[in-house]
Amino acid sequence: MEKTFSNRLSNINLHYKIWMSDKDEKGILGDGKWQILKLIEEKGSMKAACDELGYTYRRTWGNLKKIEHFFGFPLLEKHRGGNEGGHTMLTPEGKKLVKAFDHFHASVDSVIQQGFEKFILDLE
Amino acid sequence: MEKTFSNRLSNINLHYKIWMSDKDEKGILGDGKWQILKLIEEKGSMKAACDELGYTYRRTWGNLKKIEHFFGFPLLEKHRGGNEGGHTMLTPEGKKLVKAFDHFHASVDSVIQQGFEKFILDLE
DNA sequence: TTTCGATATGTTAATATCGACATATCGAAA
DNA sequence: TTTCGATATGTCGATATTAACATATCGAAA
Repeated sequence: MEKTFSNRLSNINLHYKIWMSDKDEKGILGDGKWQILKLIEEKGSMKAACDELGYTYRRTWGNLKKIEHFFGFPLLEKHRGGNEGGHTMLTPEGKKLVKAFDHFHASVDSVIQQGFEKFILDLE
Repeated sequence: MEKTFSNRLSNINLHYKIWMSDKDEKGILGDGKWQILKLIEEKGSMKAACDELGYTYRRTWGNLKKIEHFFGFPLLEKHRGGNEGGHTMLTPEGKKLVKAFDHFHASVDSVIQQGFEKFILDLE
């Protein structure tokens, strides 16, 4: 019995998610949005980032609007027009945020993983 | 500008959520369900636990069914009938799980909080 | 053996989310 | 000054998630 139980546990995947909100739980910024921000910085384009992640442009556009309203600060510098249609990049504040969150996330990752392993051991 | 930005950040709430799933991402067990399990153990009743948390009995019942299917192991010992209608308690495996998750969660809590404080500092 | 209240479960109405489609706007480069 | 492709934004149907209602079942105690 014990054996079966812990065998079952070894097939389990752990996930976690970090996000931020204001007091009204509105304007949520989580992992998915950080990812798109990072990719926009890398690609210099919203559309290119959306395509790569398989998100619709429409949806992403709405999300980014929420985020900017949430922070009350421009995180993106968008340009339209031109031969190539336009491009988008992060503002200095945007870059700062993304970088800080990257560090935060990385530091949490390892702890979570260790904790989960201990959790499994506790059950055996 | 810097000032406004970091002031804005100080109003932000951090949240996180841990959950488990099988390879199909099905049968998700997360914080909310741990909470209800704990409360059931404490109260000895599903209904009492639901009432306290403001969940509907119907919904909770469905969730618990998923959880048990997910683990493939009985976590709850349910009884119905009797003068008092019935009662529910955790099996030994259920108690073990809840306790182990409590430890896990507690250990992660502090790290997350510290990390978030550092995150904020990184932005100032 | 009747009663009582919790467990058990189907069904359907109400929301909330998401995806898809449509269309306008912009401006640097050719 | 025409062209092109990305940004900008409305709308609406599809889908998924949640809440609400309804009703059956059980069995120890009175």
